[in-house]
Amino acid sequence: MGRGKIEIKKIENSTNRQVTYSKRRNGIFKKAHELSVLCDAKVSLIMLSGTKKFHEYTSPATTTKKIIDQYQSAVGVDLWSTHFEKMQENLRRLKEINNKLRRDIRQRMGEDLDDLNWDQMCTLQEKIIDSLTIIRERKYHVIKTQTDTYRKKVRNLKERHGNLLFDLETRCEDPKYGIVDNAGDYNSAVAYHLDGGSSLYSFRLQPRHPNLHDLRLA
Amino acid sequence: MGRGKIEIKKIENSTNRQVTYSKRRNGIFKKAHELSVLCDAKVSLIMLSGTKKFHEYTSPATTTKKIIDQYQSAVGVDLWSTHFEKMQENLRRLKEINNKLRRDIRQRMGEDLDDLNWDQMCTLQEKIIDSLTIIRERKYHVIKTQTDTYRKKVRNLKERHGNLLFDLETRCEDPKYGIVDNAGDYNSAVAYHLDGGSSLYSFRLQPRHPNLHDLRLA
DNA sequence: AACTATTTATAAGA
DNA sequence: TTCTTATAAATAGTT
Repeated sequence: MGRGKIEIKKIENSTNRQVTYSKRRNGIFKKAHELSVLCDAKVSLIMLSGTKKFHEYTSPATTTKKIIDQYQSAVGVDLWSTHFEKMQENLRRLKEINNKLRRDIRQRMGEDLDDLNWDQMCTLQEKIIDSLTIIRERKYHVIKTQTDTYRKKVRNLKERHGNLLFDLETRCEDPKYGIVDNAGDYNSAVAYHLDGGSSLYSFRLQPRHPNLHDLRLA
Repeated sequence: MGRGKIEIKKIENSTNRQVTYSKRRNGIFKKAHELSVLCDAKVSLIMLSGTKKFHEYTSPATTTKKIIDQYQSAVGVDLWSTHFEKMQENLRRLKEINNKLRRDIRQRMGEDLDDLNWDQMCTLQEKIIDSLTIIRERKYHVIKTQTDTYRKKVRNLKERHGNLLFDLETRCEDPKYGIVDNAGDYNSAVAYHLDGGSSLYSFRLQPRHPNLHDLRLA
């Protein structure tokens, strides 16, 4: 269609070829678009010129990628296969491992036992008993450690208490402070503290729970 | 180009639309091919009709995939990225689940207990004890079932044995067969069997393990 | 699927 | 590249 008929074979004149490429490319794009609209079709048209320039057309309201995705799912050819085979293999392997792990857990929880024969069941039981032993030992260890810690704290507090009592007695006998009734009310103790005395106050403020504060820190 | 000019908008008549699709599709394919040849270009043309049928054209000596590969490397659009990302997300999720499962198992085996506090440890212990209970019950069930089965078999065999003894005695006293020594050797029994007698032979062939055969079938 | 009047695309030239 | 235009090609409507 033109001034003269042309043979369909590579145009040798490079310039001419480029011109024809440009003209016909637009023609095809136009036709592709018309087809999209007229017939409600999806078209993906990718062109790569001899000079390695790309041009593409895609029907409105879609993308090249979408069309290619649909294309491969419809035709059943996995265009991405080389890109994703490894990943898929990975995925498959992980899923398998996952299932094995799940099964193991289920069996350890007492499910799915139908698949096990007698020996396997005995092995499973032994494994679980072993686990239980370990956990019991662990609990024992933890509680022992904690108990020891508390014991130390108590011993420490008793010691401090003793020291304070001793301190108090000593000071009561010290003429520098005058004689204070050892059975005096709290006010006197407060007053004493406010005078810049020892740390007796804070300790005796709650005389019935001498170790509560420290225990809470444990 | 035709008997009349048409507006470029969706053809409402469905038949008409299909016909036009078919005609124009061929037209575009032809033009795509001509472009490939005339201008030494690579073309990938994918069409999806409104009725979800696919058609494609690819320039000679290449493939859709090759063109798409070139296309994305030239244009810089990674058509695979979303695929890739989805898969990686999948992979990541599976790995995570996997790790959780492994951790669960390890804890059920008594490892990795440092991460657990007292309550969690107690819970774990209870869970494992529950599992153990289930497994013990299961084992009990299995052994009970099997024992019952064996008991039945033994009872059955005893009965058959008794019947056979009775049968034998009866026949020995039956004049039709003549008098046979009840304590006779095996040969006489064999002879008896070969004469077309009862199934006594197969049973008495191994008189000390009367039930062995059947037990093996259990 | 074929026909054909007409429209459209485009080869060659400017 | 773009415009022009003679002509080839495509195709809408019809059979």
